[in-house]
Amino acid sequence: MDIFTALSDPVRRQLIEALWQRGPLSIKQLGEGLPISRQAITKHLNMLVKAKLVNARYCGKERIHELNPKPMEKVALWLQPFAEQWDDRLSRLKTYLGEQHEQD
Amino acid sequence: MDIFTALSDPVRRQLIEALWQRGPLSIKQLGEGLPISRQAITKHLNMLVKAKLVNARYCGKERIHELNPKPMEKVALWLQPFAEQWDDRLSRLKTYLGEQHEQD
DNA sequence: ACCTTATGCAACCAATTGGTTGCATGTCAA
DNA sequence: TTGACATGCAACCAATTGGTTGCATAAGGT
Repeated sequence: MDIFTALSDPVRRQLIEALWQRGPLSIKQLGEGLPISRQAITKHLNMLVKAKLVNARYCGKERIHELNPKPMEKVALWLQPFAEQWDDRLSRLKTYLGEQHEQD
Repeated sequence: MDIFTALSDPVRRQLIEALWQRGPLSIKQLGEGLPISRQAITKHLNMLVKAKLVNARYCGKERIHELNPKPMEKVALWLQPFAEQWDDRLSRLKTYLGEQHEQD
C-alpha cells in the first residue's frame, strides 16, 4: 500500500503515534483506548504492515507491532519543495543541509 | 476535507505539482496531460479546494486555480517527531531551529 | 445572431474503505 | 485437560471514491 494512503486515516495515525510513544505493542493493547472493534484495528495494522510502516512478529499468542518510520521519509521529501512558502528560514536551512549531504 | 486525505491520491498530488511548477491554471490546462476525463479532474480540484490547498477564482469562462501550500505544514509538523529516526543530523538541526523559533 | 469553448450538474457504476459479527484456532495457565 | 485469552478468517454491510457519460449553461470570438 502507498505510504500517503496509509497515513490518510486518523485511526492509523493514532496507531502510529501509540507505537511511537509506547513502543512495541500487541493488537489488544493497541485497541484498548479506541472505540472500534479489535478486527477493525487488525485491518488497519495489516495495512500499516503492507506499507512497511510497521513490523509484526509473533511472540507466543501475541502479535507484537513495532514502528518503522523510515517510509515516512518519502512523504517528507515530497513535502519539502513546498515548505519554502510557509517558513523561509526553515527551508534555507534544509537546503543548506541538503548541500552538506551531497558533499559527503 | 482532511489534508492527509487530500494528499493521498496520486492524481491530486500531480495537480498540486503542476500548479507549483507552472503557476495558476484552468481546469482544461490541468487536465491536458492526464489520461482521465475533465470531470474527474474537476472532482479532484474541488476536493483540493475543500482542503484549502487550492484557491479557485473565475476569470471569464475559466476557473483559475492557484496553489496554497500552507495547509501542508500540518502534515510536515505531524511528520517531524518521527524524522529523528531516519536522519539524525537533520533532526538535530530542526530541533535547534525549533528552539530558535521559540525564542523569537 | 451563431458557433465554439470552458465549465457545471446529475446520474450512474465498479471497486474500495471502514466498520461489523460469528466462528475457528493456537497458546498459556491452573 | 480444561478454560480463558489473543488472534485469524470470512461474510456481510453502508458509505465513499474515482471514474464515466449526457446534457445544460455561460462567455467570447466572428
